Amino acid sequence: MSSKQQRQQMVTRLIAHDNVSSQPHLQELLKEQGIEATQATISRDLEELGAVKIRIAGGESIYAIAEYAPARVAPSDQLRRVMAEWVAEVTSSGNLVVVRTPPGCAHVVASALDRSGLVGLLGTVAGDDTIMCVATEEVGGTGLAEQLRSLSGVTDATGGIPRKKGAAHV
Amino acid sequence: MSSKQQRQQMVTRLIAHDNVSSQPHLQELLKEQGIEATQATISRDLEELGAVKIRIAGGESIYAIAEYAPARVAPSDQLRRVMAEWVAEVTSSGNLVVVRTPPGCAHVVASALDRSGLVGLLGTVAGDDTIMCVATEEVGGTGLAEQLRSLSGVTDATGGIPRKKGAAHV
DNA sequence: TTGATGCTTGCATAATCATTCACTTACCCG
DNA sequence: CGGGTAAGTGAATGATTATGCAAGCATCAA
Repeated sequence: MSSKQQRQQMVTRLIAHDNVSSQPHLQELLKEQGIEATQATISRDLEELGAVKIRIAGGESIYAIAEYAPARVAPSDQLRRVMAEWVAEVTSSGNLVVVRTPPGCAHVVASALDRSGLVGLLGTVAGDDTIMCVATEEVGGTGLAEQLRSLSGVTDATGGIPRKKGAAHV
Repeated sequence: MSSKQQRQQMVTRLIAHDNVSSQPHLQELLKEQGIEATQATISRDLEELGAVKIRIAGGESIYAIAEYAPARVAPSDQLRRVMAEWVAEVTSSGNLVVVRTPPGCAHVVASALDRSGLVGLLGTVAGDDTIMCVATEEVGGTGLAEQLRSLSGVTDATGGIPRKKGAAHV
């Protein structure tokens, strides 16, 4: 059945481009592309694709694909994977680094960090969606933050206040 | 109705801590916390909180709070109310601010702080009756502490007993 | 007070989504 | 071949979530 692959690919594309609000809606869009399927099949496709419904402005909610590239998994580096998946923001102040995650996920990331033996990281404390990391004096908060950002793939963002990368004291 | 605020706080906490799989499930958890509501009300709460259902390993899907700052419901007014109600003491040291609350209330306040998008506040970690807040280098612990005191209504001289700024334990 | 207005909620129900069951097809192995 | 197995699908149905509506309650102005 190559049509399943094809259909799911089209589902992904439709979700990415349009604001798909429901499965019947998606069914319709698929039909316009010459692909017919029942709502049941679409439900299964969405599950396999890891699609979720997110809320957008105005109370509407549309579908979106959760993670985009399942391809670039560094094999031996579980930390990188965890970081990439769960870390939303990395900021630093003094010799502390604050890592933000989705609610309830902090301990997962903190655990991974603790076990990583990252140089420059003395220890972590995890709350609900926030991790405080204590950096060594040698590396400093800024240096550690850069390491963590690199691991997680997030860009520098300090609450709207511009901050030069790596410009601070070490 | 202050119970709505309270309920939504609890919803946020429950979602963050447990794997809430459905609205009836959440209804049950709320009841254990002494909060009763119907599925309809919970549905509305989840919409207002921006909660979404995400898929996790094993085909399960659970609720999670979606985004961060944008379009959040009750910004500073709600924060001020929560702070006024539960914050007992605010002290700072370096770029850290320690907020004391009645036992068991720290999470509620920290959650409100986290979602407030307060300038100068990088993140929080909540224990049982203590919250540690990390201030940006620009604002600093003293500045943030002043903001928090202003929000909560407590004075620098907590409980009538003068207390030097930055004298707190860390 | 009285009436208007707006917010919150529960009830009933509609809308949406997931799953069970039965069927078909393709493939592998004896 | 023929049987067995696994994947994929649709129809029907069960489970879950959203919503229209009306009631209850607070606020405000006259």
